[in-house]
Amino acid sequence: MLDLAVLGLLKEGDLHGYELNKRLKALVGGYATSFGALYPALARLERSGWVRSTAEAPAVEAPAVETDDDAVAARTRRNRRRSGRTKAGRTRKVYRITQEGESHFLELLQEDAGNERRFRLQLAFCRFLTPDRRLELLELRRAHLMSVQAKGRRDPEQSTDPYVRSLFQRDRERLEHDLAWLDQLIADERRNQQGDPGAGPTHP
Amino acid sequence: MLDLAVLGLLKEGDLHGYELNKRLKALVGGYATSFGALYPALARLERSGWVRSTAEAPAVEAPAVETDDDAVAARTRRNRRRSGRTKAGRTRKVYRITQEGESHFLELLQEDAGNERRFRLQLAFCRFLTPDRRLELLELRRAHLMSVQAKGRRDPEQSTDPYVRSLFQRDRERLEHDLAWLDQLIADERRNQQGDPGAGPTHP
DNA sequence: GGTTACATGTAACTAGTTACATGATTAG
DNA sequence: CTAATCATGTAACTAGTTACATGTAACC
Repeated sequence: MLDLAVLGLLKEGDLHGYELNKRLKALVGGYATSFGALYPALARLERSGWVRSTAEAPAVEAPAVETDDDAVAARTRRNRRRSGRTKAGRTRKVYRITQEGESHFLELLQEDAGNERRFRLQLAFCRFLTPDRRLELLELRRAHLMSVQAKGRRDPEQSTDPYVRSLFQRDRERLEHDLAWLDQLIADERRNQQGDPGAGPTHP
Repeated sequence: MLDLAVLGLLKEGDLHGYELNKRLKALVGGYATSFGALYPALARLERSGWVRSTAEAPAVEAPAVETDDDAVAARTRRNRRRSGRTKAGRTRKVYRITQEGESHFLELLQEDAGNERRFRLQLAFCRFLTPDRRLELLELRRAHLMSVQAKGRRDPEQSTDPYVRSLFQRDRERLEHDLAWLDQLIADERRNQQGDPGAGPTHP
């Protein structure tokens, strides 16, 4: 899972571990993201040849908006200027995605559809897919959710416990909401594929 | 996590692994439940003294409604009658929760509030808590969700990518829905604690 | 002068998945 | 006769968490 997230983030620009962790935190809703998972993952990605690291030299493409973080970074760059040390203490290792990493990323971006967390990441990076692949991803997810829904209808939970009933009621509502959301995304996708290519999903 | 689920299910009646797995599947929404996790868990629970197993002798309290499964079981019981063998091939190991298991269960039923999966199970078994403990559980979960919401408002995601934006929009909606649901549960809980003790949560 | 943020890593642990091995019984 | 269901288990793997170790530098 982390592989997908890391490669996706590196596709937008070179980054070091600490910064990756921050962006990861923002991206993955729900669970934690920890250095204890990230650093070993980066080492693994490098062994596999999907990323390459260099000490410092952060070729960070500055985003349009200068965030707090970028402001700090700029100040630091002024203050620095000696050796491979950074703003604070240790040397940073800046990671860059390789050619092989890019193709591996595109594979990861498509496989499956059943895994909630994976789908989240896939959607977050689906702009890197071709329009038809993207549509396929959404349709696959939709099919998965529909099958979950169908299964729920086949053998309905009929617990007598009010808390359990309430829980399952919420499940059904969440499922419906998710399906409606997906349908909207799919509809937007289809519209943009034919008519006006360039517009993104609608959001009221 | 499995510990909580297994102990909770065993509190309602003795069960063997295979049957536990089926009930688990119905209970945990979202993820899979596998024998590969369950059987080792049962072994661990037994080593810890929280459950005890006996070969066969299923003292299954028949539920009010005779399900397909119970019908099959009844038929089988008629057809059987020789040795510790069951309906199909292998001897079943029937698990029963112990006294120590019960108190351990009550501990598990309360700790934390941040873990989504755990909370799900806690709610599913919260009928075994005292009313005030139950209310505490709901309030803790609510506090957790509120803090997530607050954090989201402090540093709002402002991605330019429409898919990412849509994703975060769904996150916010889901959070709101969950909070409303929890508030309803809490309100019901309070009402029942004072006025009419015995009625469960309302569900429109 | 203490807290927070920066920065990288390891080790031990928690939690669940996939695939395999084995074998009986029953329904179609 | 064959596919599905019942039944228990192991091994290897995937994925993430918590706690620790280590040290700098900026902020108040």
